[in-house]
Amino acid sequence: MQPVVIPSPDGSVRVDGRRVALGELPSVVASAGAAARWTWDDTNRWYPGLLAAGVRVDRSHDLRLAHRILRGSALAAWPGPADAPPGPWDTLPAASLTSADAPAVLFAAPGPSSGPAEGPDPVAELALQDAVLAGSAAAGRLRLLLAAESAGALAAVEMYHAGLPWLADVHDAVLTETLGPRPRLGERPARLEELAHEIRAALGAPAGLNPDSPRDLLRAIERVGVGARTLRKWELEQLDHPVVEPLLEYKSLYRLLTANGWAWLEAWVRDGRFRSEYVVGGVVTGRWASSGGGALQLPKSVRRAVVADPGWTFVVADAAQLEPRVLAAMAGDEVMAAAGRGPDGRGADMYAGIVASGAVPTRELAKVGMLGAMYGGTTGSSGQVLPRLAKTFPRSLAFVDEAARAGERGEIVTTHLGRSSPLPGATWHEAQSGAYQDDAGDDDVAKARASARSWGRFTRNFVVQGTAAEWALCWIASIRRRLWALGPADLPDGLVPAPFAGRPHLVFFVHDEIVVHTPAGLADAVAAEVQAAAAEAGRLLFGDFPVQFPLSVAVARTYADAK
DNA sequence: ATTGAGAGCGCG
DNA sequence: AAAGCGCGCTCTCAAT
Repeated sequence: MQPVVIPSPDGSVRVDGRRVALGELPSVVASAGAAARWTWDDTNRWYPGLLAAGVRVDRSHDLRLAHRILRGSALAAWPGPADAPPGPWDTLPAASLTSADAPAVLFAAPGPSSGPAEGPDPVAELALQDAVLAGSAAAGRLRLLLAAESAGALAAVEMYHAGLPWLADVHDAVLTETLGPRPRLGERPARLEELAHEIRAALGAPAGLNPDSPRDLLRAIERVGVGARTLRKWELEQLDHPVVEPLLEYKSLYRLLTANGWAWLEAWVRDGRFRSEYVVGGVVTGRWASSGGGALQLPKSVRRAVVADPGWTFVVADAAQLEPRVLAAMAGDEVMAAAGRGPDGRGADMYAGIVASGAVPTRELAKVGMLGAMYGGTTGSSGQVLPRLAKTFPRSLAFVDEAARAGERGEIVTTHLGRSSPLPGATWHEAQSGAYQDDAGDDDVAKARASARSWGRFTRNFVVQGTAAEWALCWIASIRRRLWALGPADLPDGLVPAPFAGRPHLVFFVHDEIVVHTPAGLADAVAAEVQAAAAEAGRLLFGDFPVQFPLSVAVARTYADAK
């Protein structure tokens, strides 16, 4: 059963040929049961209102997200010329969860003006997508990718709906401990003021020197001959000068103040929850991005404020060395997969396994070497161990090298499930052709090589990062289904909104890590399901290939304690 | 006053 | 140009 939600100009919707008033949609969806796959233009447009009405959707097909994948995929033959101008489905912007016409109020006050605007025809688009899939030799992988992407879209809206539990007073205490009490508007917190004095003293600078002004600060540093040419942390760290220590601390605290200080707290935390919008597929590789509040960059120092509700706890899980494991599986590299299984065959620290394989002497070298292989590093210790890794794991290294070469030629690369990279842009091609002009100089040739290499590093990383994102999508899709199946615990009414009241639910996701907020009594069951979901994701992507995806799992009442 | 580039740093 | 990927955000400073 695949009902399609079609917006009407009069503000109602049509579902399977039936006219449904907007306010009736939640009950229509609820009565359809879990077997239905709800198909619509944009999950962000419809799902928040359903959740607000307490209705969860089990499966969906997000036409906008699916279109973007299929249109770009080398595994799908989209009809029409490749350079056809973008159609409505190519340009459809995702509905914002935070805009003034936020869908949370969509069903509260339906009316001609508040109803959804008409869009391109979802029924025709679904038929087109079905035809494209039917004509693809890799239909199975693509269907899995579209299902996972759509499930991710559901999970993203659900996490926004539930919010990340956040205690503002704990956050305030963290800030006060490290920065001093909250200053008046426009004033510097006490600890930063102290450090500013120390910086000026170390530089023999006048009291007017403002450490927030990069230009003035750099000038003062040059005058004293500290030796730094920029103000970057890594460069300052190399230097031996009295200004380095207070300056580094100043920068660190200043960062906390400006990015996650009191202003952030007031802007993004309300009623005990932090809400940031996840942008599914917001990164070229298929990773999620976020919008508002910087959810994917939450510094470790403020994670103490992430505290479970009374009677609840967190299950925090992250996939260990996800990207190299994904690479081993994509490349069919049995040797590297074995290094990830460890001596007992039950999932090891993969970098320790690489050391045990004899390729490199230390774990640190295994790590920087693999990162270099996946990012395209050539220098330093990373570059030095690459030949050793290539000898021990030829299949994996050849796989990423081939992706890099394709990128250098200006070609597309594709993830395991079928998400393809974009083509390089006009400036890239101009740089390439510049090297072949009659009057091309060494500069032009060097520039062309540099941009080719740079795009090669992008495509090299794309196949790994993108496939890792696919594993994570399958993981999260499996988790949300399994958590729902666990059912509710018997708990007094709390802050968790319907439909998740009393039920374990996802509250946070960062690339290879998830946080589940769960009634404390269900924590062990949740941990087991999260483990089972990781194994399921591995099977979905790679079948019987003997790659393992071990997790580190922790149960803790605050996020900070989970590490 | 608003806009945009660049620098820098947080996360994975 | 921090060797080597992907982001979001906030700041300064200069241009509009």
